[in-house]
Amino acid sequence: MLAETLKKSFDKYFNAPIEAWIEFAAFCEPITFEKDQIIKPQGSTEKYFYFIIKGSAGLFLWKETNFVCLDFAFENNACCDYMSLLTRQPTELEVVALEKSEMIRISSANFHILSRKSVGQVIMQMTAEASFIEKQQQQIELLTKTAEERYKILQTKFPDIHQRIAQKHIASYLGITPQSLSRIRSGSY
Amino acid sequence: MLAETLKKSFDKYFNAPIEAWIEFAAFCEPITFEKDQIIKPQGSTEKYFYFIIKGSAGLFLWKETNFVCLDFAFENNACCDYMSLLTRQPTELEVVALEKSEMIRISSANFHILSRKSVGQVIMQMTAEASFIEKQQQQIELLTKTAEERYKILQTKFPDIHQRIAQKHIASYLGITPQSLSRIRSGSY
DNA sequence: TTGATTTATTACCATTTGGTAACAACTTTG
DNA sequence: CAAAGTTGTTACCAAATGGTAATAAATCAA
Repeated sequence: MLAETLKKSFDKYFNAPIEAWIEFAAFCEPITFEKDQIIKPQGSTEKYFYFIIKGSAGLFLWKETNFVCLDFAFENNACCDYMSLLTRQPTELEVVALEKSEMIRISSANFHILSRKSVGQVIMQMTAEASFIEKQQQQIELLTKTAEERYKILQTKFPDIHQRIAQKHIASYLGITPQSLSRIRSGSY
Repeated sequence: MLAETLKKSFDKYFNAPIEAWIEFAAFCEPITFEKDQIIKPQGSTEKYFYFIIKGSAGLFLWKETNFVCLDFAFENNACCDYMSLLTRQPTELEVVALEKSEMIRISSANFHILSRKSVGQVIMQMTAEASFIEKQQQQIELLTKTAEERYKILQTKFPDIHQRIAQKHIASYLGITPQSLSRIRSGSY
């Protein structure tokens, strides 16, 4: 049941009674995506906040002739073009399902309504803060670690990422070409 | 007067009556820093949230033998080790005044109290969201732009940065060495 | 002001990463 | 299953960036 899933996912961060989650769950609707399905196309404004029950997704940005991945999201994590959702403005970011996925989503309107409710407010504040911290960690890695170190950190964070996500996406997330990642993995240097 | 300065700085984002700002200002205290003064040393937990009235500051991280700059902050902007403030945990990040500066600060305890008050809550949520967006923009630049392009973007954002901030700090922010920035500026390539 | 220290510039070469291309491995689809 | 398309690997060379060092310029401090 959805309220229980939510409670279980968020209990490690803060406690809220199951009743609050039942109220919260009323704002959610389930949705499924096929592999490679575009959840939010570039140039559009984000209309939903997604929470992944099963599967994975990526946040992409076009760069010359290929896509760069800004973020991966897996089970029990949020996934959306958060920048667009917050600003209510269109962006060039694209959200894509990287596996067959089951998610729940909250419409943009409900997301902003929930921001003013007790449980919702805590979640929204927490989401904004956690997203910032996550982004700053990524910036720190890009500025202070080599591509090889960044790859190892990613592997530690998501041990099965290589079984689930195409190497070209991992490479773009690391800020290198697929060839370079191939060389790193083979231990050429 | 402080409440008026705050109101003026934040009015572009949302409206709040001057009374709310007077209440808010009661939580603030003024403080000054000399150039190169360490505001928050590495390994410590952030005890304050700062707002710059005059001057500038940088957020730094040690990398092998030099510092890398994660962020610059100037007049009318916040400045602190926000990650440490949010998590209440120590970090390796260091906050340094880059010019003689006048700031106001809010203690960590008051910062978290304010998060539950009406005006404070809006500011805190806004701060978290704006910080995330800013960080994601930086990540996008690091992943999709060349060092030269990133330098031009920075110049557009802070036209007088080169008059105010040491080039080595700008270089570290861009993710390159001071020598590389020197070459970019001279138009060697 | 002068000498000492720090910062910026330039040149040189080393290292890392990028891009093209050919091929191999894998995946998808009919 | 077989053909077509996509993805991953490797080799090669090109381009970008790093690191050392010598010098010049700027800043700081006595």
